[in-house]
Amino acid sequence: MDLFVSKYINKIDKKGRVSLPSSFRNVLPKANRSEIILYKSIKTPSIEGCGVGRLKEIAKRINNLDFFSEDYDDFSTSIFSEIVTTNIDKEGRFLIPEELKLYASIKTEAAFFGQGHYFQIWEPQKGQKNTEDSRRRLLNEKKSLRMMLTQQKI
Amino acid sequence: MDLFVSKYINKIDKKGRVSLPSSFRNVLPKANRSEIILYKSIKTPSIEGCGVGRLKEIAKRINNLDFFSEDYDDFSTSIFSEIVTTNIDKEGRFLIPEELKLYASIKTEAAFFGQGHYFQIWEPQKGQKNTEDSRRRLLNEKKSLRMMLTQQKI
DNA sequence: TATATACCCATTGACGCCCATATATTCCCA
DNA sequence: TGGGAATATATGGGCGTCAATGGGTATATA
Repeated sequence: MDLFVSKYINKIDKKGRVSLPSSFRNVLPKANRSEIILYKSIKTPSIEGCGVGRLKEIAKRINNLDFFSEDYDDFSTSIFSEIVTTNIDKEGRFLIPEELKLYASIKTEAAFFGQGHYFQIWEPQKGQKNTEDSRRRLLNEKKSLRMMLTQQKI
Repeated sequence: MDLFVSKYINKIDKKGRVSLPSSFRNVLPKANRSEIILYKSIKTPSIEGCGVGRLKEIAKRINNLDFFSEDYDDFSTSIFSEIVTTNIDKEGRFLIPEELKLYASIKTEAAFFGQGHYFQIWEPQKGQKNTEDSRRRLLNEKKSLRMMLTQQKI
């Protein structure tokens, strides 16, 4: 499986370390399994993460923008300076930077939610509530969209 | 990681030395880790920096501008003639020239912002504000552009 | 000689690496 | 197919190394 799926809740130890779920580690390319990138989710109080390959792809695209435009600066500032890389130790653990923990209200436990090509890290309670809210919105408000997804052969 | 990523705030000591963040040093090619180039950012009151190798890329970008335009002269003058090289000592520290510190209002602390293939050095407060402004512009005004970067599978 | 810069050494705290353990999962074989 | 062994995962902790920082001294350059 090369997608981040399912949900896991892991503990943060005294040193601030937390295990990246094993199934998530296996999604990372064997070459780059010792590093991931983390950044603040734009829409929710959570942290998003993925392998470094995704970042390199974004870098390539930004590099194609007009070098002297304001857009170029806005993107590179918002993306590169807000992203942090963090190393994964031999046991599969990593450190969540303090600023990101604050942003997501994470203290002693971290809830990992697979999101396909990336994953989210939530304070467990908030993550649970977000899941319920998402599902409710999907059921109540997006029938047409849902049909589009389910009526076709996929 | 071969990109300048994330943000760091380091102190400037009595002698004017400041540590280039370790992760930035590692972006520089092993051959040329004892020298970087610095120049005034054209669009913001900040200093931009990168490895010496990046000079060729900058030259190429400028060369792609209309040769007979005023911009061409302006850019090549503003950038090339203002570039300074500075040495990195064995502890990974370097000196920011006085003129550049003035330009960026930097006094006792320097905020390093990763920008992919280069980095910026800001007075911490101003850098923080710039980040917020960039993000706001990106969220409010550039939806289509943003989608180009983020909506596709990468 | 005066000022600036490079080199060397020291300190502190953070982080990476190693080892250990408990629980869970998989595997193997009778 | 059941049970026990081997393996993997999540977690805890010791300790060495490195990064950031401070300061003394040598060297250089004018």
